Amino acid sequence: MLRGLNELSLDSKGRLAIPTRYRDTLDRHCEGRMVVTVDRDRCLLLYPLPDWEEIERKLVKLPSYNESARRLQRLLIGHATECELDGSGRILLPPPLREFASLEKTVVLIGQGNKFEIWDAAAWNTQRAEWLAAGAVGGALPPELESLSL
Amino acid sequence: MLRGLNELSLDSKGRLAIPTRYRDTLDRHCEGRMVVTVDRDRCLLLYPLPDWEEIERKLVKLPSYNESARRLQRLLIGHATECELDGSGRILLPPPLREFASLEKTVVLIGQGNKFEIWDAAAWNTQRAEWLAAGAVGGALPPELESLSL
DNA sequence: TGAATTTGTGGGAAAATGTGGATAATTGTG
DNA sequence: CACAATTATCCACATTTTCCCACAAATTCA
Repeated sequence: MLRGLNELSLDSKGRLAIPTRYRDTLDRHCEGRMVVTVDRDRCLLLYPLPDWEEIERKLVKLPSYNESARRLQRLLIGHATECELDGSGRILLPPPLREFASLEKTVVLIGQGNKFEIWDAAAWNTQRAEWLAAGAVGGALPPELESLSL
Repeated sequence: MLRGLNELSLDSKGRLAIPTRYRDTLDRHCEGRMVVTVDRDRCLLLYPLPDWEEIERKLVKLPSYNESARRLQRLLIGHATECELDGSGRILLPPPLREFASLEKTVVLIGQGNKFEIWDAAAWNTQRAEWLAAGAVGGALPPELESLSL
């Protein structure tokens, strides 16, 4: 299970060093083979290859003449790029994706269960502040949440 | 069951010494393996690993395209960091989390049943004063509370 | 009251990690 | 086909982090 927040910096070549504590897990799970793609919230998603493939299978089965389905396919599958950890545990983020998420120097890598999210550090902080301020307002809670006890 | 309030201080490296009276319980329950994450109220939550995993299982099952669910996942799972008690019964709080909760020198560790909360001491005192002043006003009570007898 | 054990605090050394540069390979172009 | 430019792999150094040990303080028991 991938969790936790890591503040990292891209090196001069646009590479991202994955923190050591995840490497064993990733090596065992997917031999360092990952897929990056984009998210609606202007961040990147980083999946271990097998997890991505499962999602991809679900996506291609969606009805072709549904607008939102089509949109999702174009965003997710359309930007998905395979990339491998190099000898030093780094991945090279494709320039178009780097640009999409406005990644400059400092980024945050956030574990989200089966995947990571990659945010520009400043963007992440802004977003998080909004979420905290918003509280539970601004959206009906799904029933699973109503009864959630932490 | 974790209870009680403890005023503690972080050492120069950001480590927090867990009071002795909890150590046996924690050792037996989770061999000192804990998870820290954040809370909407700008404090940290400290779970024994197995308890955290249960919550995490619930969280990852929530629908991906529900705003509030997504927010919760990002905050809770996104900040969750595993950390182990060292030989002296201390845990190292990750700098980003320390910063999140504005933990300086003096903090309070508060038992909350299945978890601890960690507050900056000053912030805690302010909050508590507000709660006391506010009383039960300012919010409809959920049905479980209406019928609660203390 | 004194001594012994337990607890809290801090520092230091070894190991692991992050960062950058240099060289080798590959691809595209003239 | 050769050359140039870009991309990938590798290696070395500096820094950070982690682990462990030693001392100081406090508490307990005789």
